[in-house]
Amino acid sequence: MQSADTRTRLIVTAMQLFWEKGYGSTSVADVLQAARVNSGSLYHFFPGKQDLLLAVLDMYQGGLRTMLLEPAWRGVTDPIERVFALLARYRRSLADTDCFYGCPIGSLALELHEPDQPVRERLAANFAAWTDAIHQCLKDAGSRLPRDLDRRELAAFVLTAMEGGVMQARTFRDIGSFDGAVRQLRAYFETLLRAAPARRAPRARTVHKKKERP
Amino acid sequence: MQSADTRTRLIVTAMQLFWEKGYGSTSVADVLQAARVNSGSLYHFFPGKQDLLLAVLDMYQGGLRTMLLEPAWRGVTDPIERVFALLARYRRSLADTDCFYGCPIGSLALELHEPDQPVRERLAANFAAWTDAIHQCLKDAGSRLPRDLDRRELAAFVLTAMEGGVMQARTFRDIGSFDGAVRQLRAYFETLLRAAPARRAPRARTVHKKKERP
DNA sequence: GTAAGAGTTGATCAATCATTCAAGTAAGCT
DNA sequence: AGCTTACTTGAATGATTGATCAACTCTTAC
Repeated sequence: MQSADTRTRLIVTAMQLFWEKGYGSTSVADVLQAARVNSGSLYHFFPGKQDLLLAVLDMYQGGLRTMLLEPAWRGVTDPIERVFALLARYRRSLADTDCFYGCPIGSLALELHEPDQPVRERLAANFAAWTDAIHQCLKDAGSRLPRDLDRRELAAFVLTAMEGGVMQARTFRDIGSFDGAVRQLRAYFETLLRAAPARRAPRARTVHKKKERP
Repeated sequence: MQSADTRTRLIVTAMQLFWEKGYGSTSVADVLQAARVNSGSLYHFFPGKQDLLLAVLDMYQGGLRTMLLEPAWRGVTDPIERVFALLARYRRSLADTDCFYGCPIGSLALELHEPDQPVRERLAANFAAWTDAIHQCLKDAGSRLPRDLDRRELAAFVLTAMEGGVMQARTFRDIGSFDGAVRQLRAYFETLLRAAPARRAPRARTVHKKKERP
């Protein structure tokens, strides 16, 4: 009984192929061949292709912390720097693939034009979980950021900048497009950090001066 | 001889369908039916489906000024406000369709994972033309923006914010996601506008008092 | 008037698509 | 041992895909 093995192999394979070729351009046969599984087995575990996508999206969300955040934040404790450390991870993904692959969730979100409810729900859940992580960083930044700043909205804006930057980097095949977006976001953050009320706590005085060199 | 008519009808129809359903999910038969054209006619004008896409992308770029910029900027002369007037137009497109349709170029850019050179070239050209228009606005803003600001990069960042905002609005089916992105971008712009008058000392930008009101 | 060419028609093609299913194997339980 | 359930096998299905083609109808040129 290697059921779990087969099921997982299908999901992982589909995850890879959906990332590389997109959902629509990945045929079930592609997945079957790459995973060395017969069609009957796939349809034993999943009612159809779309349910395989659901499992992939669930796996993305389930692995957000361990596969994305923790590696990105290893050795980075400053909450603001964590925001940019996460972006740096996406940069590496782009750089490592000649700007071919960006954010799989974003790609799927724009590829699927009329997604069924469960698919859209999971795409949204992935975005929400990502944004929540950034939101936590911004909350952890405490009074270094303006008190009346809408931190949830800013967190969503970080996602916005990342996705938009990935899109352009891919289209122009130029990592500089992504770097430019991050640089602008950083400039925005610096104005926010600068605008935060001067602290009496000496801790807040140790605001790092950042020298950009992407 | 209604050749020009048929050809144009094919392109316009394909433009609409690619927007609604995406390129991959739009079959040639879909286009033929919607345009009331027979398959032979299509292949008389276009070598294949992809060449129809190329024509669509060319029409987008050709119509950028007349179909997008001029309507968006009617009655708006302030260069900075023009930036946000353009974003407001995308907002309407989202609002009018219950957040279904966003930017067709962005959708295609993320849908086509391994686009052939001519396709990618045209996607990039569309982005570049869009960014150029914003870049012109930023140049027109003259000294209202900091002298040492990289205006091209900021122009690209406007596109970044738009595309990322559209993506989230579509995924969450919530126009508020788009509005939030625009609001953050606006806040960034305001700090830039506020920072500009510091003419003499470009390095020591003196930000006085910051009152948040996004 | 007629030859040429541009445009149209729609049946037809092979390929690929997601999916089905009857038959088979293997492991666990009693 | 026999029964059950879980999983695998892989050929087959019907629908849909993008594309082809010979025959046809106009329009224009001479």
